[in-house]
Amino acid sequence: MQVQREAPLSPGAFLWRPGLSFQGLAIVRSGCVKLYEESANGEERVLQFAFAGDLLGLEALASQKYESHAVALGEVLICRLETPTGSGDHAVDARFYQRLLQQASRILQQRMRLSRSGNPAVALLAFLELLAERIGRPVESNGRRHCDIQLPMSRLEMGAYLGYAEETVCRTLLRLQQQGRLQVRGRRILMEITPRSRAVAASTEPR
Amino acid sequence: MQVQREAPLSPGAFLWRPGLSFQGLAIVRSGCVKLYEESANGEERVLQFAFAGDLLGLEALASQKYESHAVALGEVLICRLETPTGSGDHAVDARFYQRLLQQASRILQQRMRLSRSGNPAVALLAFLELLAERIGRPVESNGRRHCDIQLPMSRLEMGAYLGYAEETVCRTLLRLQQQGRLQVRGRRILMEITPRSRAVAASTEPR
DNA sequence: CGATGCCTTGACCTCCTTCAACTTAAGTGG
DNA sequence: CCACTTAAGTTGAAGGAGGTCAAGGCATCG
Repeated sequence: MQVQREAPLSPGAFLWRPGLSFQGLAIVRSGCVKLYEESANGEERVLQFAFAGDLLGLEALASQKYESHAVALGEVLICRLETPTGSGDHAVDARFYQRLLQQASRILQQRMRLSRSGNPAVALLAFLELLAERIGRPVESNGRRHCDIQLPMSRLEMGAYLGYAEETVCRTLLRLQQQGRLQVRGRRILMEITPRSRAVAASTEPR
Repeated sequence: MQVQREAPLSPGAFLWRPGLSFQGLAIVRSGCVKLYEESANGEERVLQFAFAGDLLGLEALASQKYESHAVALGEVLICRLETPTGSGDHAVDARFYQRLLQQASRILQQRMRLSRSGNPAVALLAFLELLAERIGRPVESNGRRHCDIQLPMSRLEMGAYLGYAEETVCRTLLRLQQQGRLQVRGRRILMEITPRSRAVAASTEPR
């Protein structure tokens, strides 16, 4: 697959802004990229948090226009994918597209099940478990397996993503901690890794 | 593109159920297919309403397993796409994949912006405007351009899709009617086609 | 004609939003 | 090194939007 590295992005740097014409697909190598759009009243709605390995920009491929903001949270490394020109080896192109489709499928599957569950505690836990899988570091303490997550985003941003107010995120985190489901210290979160963390995969089983 | 027709599906017929292994991509020729999953407490969450022209099953391509229910609402015609075996002409395959990616991009773009807006009136209007584009019939009355929509789904299903209760959908429709934004007669809805209907495209403009 | 879904409407109550004040943490310059 | 500034996080109180429960209306279908 044709890949091209790029200079690292510093915190707050934009990959693209709405209206900019499509620049090709990219993949996050490290760090976190936030995709968001601004509603009429100036509030921001987070569409996606992209982490290492995530494909970026697929949603702009069809229209050839970006419709969202993409900003780096912290240091970010990305690499761009060179789209086949069609003049090259078709066999290679086919393999390239096939892998992209696989990625697209995975993204779509994730977005399908990602929607508001009515309960902020459930939504937040699901979100954190997803983060645990992506950026969590396993930690052994007291013979128990925990996961150490360093949040790259603020409470406000989590809320803007999940569809809740900043304060609700705060209070929900507090409640989850009081229930012993996790430990919060600022942007550092410790949570147990349950077999349920792979609940997404488990739900695949026939009933 | 390799296409194969299939016998029509009668109302309530299932295209697939969770756990079934992937059967290839399909395209809706006519009618409406509802994708949903059941939560632990037996409630249903609608993931997608697919209409004529919509690609079906992409989210199952990566895992080769369906994780949702797909059921026909009313009479439905579909055709299946034969995935390239890899043994054929690679140039043809590349074109095939390229078109699929375009579709994937469009789907993803739609799903990105389709998320809860906090306000059921806004969410419902956005949903109806999308339906108007897909299954609405333009009607001329009193010199004004209206759009006639025949809803294929119940209020409950609309709610399960948008994340609201059945009653909220009812009341919101009523309020929208009282505001003169649309006319409701059971599953028949009349609404004006505003240039705003393409608000999605409009938001592409640079600021 | 009763039965079954679907739709509608009302009343109540919970939970989340909003507003506001305060705390904490991280820079920044004297 | 410490005041000052600014952003992020936390906590409380009040109000309202939407969920839930319940009852009734209105179709279609046997």
